[in-house]
Amino acid sequence: MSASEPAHPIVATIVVIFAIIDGALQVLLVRRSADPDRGRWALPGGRWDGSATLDQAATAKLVEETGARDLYLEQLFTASHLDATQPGVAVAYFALVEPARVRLRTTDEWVPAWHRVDALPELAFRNNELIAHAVDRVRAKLDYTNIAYGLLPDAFTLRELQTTYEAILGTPLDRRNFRKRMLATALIAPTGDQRREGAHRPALLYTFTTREPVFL
Amino acid sequence: MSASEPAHPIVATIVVIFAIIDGALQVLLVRRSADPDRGRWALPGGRWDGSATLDQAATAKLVEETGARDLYLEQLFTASHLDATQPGVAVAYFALVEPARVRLRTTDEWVPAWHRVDALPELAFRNNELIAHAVDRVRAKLDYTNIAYGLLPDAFTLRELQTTYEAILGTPLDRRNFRKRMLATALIAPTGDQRREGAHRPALLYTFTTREPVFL
DNA sequence: TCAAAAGTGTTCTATCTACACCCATGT
DNA sequence: ACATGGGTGTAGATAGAACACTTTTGA
Repeated sequence: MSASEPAHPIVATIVVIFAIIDGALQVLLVRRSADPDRGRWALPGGRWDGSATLDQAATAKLVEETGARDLYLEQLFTASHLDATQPGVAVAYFALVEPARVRLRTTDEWVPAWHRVDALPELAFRNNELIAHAVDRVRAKLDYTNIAYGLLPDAFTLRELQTTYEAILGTPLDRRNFRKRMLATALIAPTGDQRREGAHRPALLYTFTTREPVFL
Repeated sequence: MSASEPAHPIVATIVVIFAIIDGALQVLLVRRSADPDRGRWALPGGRWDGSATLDQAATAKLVEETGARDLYLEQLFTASHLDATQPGVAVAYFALVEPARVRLRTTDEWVPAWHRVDALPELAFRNNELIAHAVDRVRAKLDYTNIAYGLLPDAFTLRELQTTYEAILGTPLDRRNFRKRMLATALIAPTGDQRREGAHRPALLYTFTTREPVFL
């Protein structure tokens, strides 16, 4: 830990962006445009230049990739030496986004794409572990927070909420118990509207009572 | 996030070192030996030079301050711009140590000292918030992990374990329920020995079945 | 024999789990 | 009228909370 000569490691931010697409939890990946591992799928990220806070830098990266604002973003952890070719730290975040509000970049040479977390290719650096870590965190927080608001539109049916939970947890849930538990939390409230979509009884629409993180 | 000129922010590690002393949760502080805030109490830490992983650097800092090895250490989070005078990130860790195994530095100009977390002075940078965050994390993990092993000697009585929990949580616990819950987890096991210390029935001694982190 | 902490069980309550039927709608 | 998903309640099991007395020891 001697500072005989000043240390100038690289600082980078990385964002694990999750969305529920086709009923499955998916993560946004880009192809690397530089060595090492050029052309390989990896998590979006970039160097941090110190001009803004880390949270702001991660938010900017998220907006750059998705065009969406006001989404859920949380710091995950910080890893060192992800890139073995030079010393540095990578501050990883994860985000939960609603796919309807997302417009992916298409102008680039390497177009970003969604990948199911249960069928990922081999990624650059140690990104596979990092995503697994992020999935664990989201699963755990689903139980005692309202972070699912990041994944859903303003109004949604209880069925949609349940499908979201099931996609993240990877297990089916009992419909009546799920409904009871959700309504008991007071995290969601009926909007008063319904949605008709098919030859069956219309579903009541609900909304999150707050779009700020709440712990139970 | 353009890298037109290379960014070289400073990377530092900070360690929040906890111990139970005099029945209270206390944290190890040092007096800053450099500006800004020279002479003010602050958390121990130092610049990271990239020669080892962050975990190794934090472990080294912990050993430097306490002389103790094989203790519980976990990454907390990473903050940017703690020091307003220059861009940089600080990777914060927290550690749980057993006071009996600790030998504080005494050679230095600024001697480190323990401070109760419920009566802290105003610290340099944003260290007060950081400690509050660390306390929250420890409290939460106490419920579903065995991290208390970091705070206790190899053999301990159930009363000592309970006192440790109460010091961290800040609330009294029912003795019989606490005992039942602890023994039900199988995280601890009786050593077979007893400890006599006073005009009353001797207490059975217990030990943690493992000194690796376990989640319930 | 007394004081002081260790050790032990049961009852009550709240929470979670499992499970089956009626309702509103479109075709 | 029928097929489809939406909506509801109850009984049993499990886990947590409250609570008082007996045991072992040193003085």
